[in-house]
Amino acid sequence: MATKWLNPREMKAWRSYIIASRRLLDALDLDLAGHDLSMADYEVLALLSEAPDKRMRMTELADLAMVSKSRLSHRMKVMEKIGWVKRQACDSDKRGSWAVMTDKGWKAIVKAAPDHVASVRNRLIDHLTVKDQEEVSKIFERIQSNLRSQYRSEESN
Amino acid sequence: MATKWLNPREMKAWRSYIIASRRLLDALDLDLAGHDLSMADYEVLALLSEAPDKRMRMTELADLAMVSKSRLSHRMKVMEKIGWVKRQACDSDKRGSWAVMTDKGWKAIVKAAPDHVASVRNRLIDHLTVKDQEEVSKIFERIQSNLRSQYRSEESN
DNA sequence: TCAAGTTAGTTTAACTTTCAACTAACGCGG
DNA sequence: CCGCGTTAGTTGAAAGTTAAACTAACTTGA
Repeated sequence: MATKWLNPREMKAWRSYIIASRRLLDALDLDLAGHDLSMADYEVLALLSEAPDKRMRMTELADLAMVSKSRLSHRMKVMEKIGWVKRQACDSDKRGSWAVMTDKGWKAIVKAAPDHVASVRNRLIDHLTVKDQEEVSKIFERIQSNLRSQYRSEESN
Repeated sequence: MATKWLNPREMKAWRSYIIASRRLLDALDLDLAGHDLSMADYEVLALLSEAPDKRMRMTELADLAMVSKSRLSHRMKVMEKIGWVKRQACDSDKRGSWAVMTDKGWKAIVKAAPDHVASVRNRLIDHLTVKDQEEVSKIFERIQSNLRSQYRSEESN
């Protein structure tokens, strides 16, 4: 099929989105670096901090944090060395293991969270009107739901 | 200062945006993988393909592609081995070098571009109304311009 | 009950990115 | 015209990520 190129309006939307997003994510990561955290590690710790008993099975954690199991495994090794998390054998499934947040990990996330939220505010949220916020939610939820259905239909080939 | 946490509306906007974006970028990268390209490498080739004489100075290319000079240098080595680009000494500045797109590189980008555009359409643009597109441009241009001024004021400390 | 397939998680190696150090050339002020 | 701070770009090592192979344990169905 003949390529349908982007018209100027579409191109502008795409470019503003992609460029601002790259810069935004860089800025957020840079802000977190002061706490020796990346966004991905922050997300892992945040998820653990909210989980019952501050622990979660590796696979579930990987899914929620949207990282591969391999990557999570590697990061856990690093964060274990730092002392933020530890691993615990799982009784009900001998293959499994629990990722458990330590006290030190809890302190680290409690310390980082306010700065991170402030960073998300300063860099993004505070520049959006209420209407913008609603529009953003609507648009990106739509995108996500389309990605999910595309994923399912591509999966089944 | 007391942390001002995100209210539910703000949280929803932030989460939809960040999650959809992560998935979107993953999907776009996966689509490009069929051409043995990442988004970053695609961007480099696309920039070169549009430059006068299909060549550009390393530093300018790095800036426009939004990657570090070191990273560009490493990627160029890889793409040079593949045969998509080559490097040329710069006469006017003996320290400098030109990144030059080869014929093979041109063919590669010409082949990949329609698929990539289709991918951006299928995954994002076609799910946005005209009004959405305008809203997205407006919002992300605003974000970007704020990031720039924040960057400037942080720089000067 | 057990063989076959699946799932949980880790590991290794290859590859990519970052960080800091480095070389060489530029250009300005004196 | 020279010394010195800056700029262009590369490099090597360390850190991070991915992909594939692997172990061990679970599950299912005959």
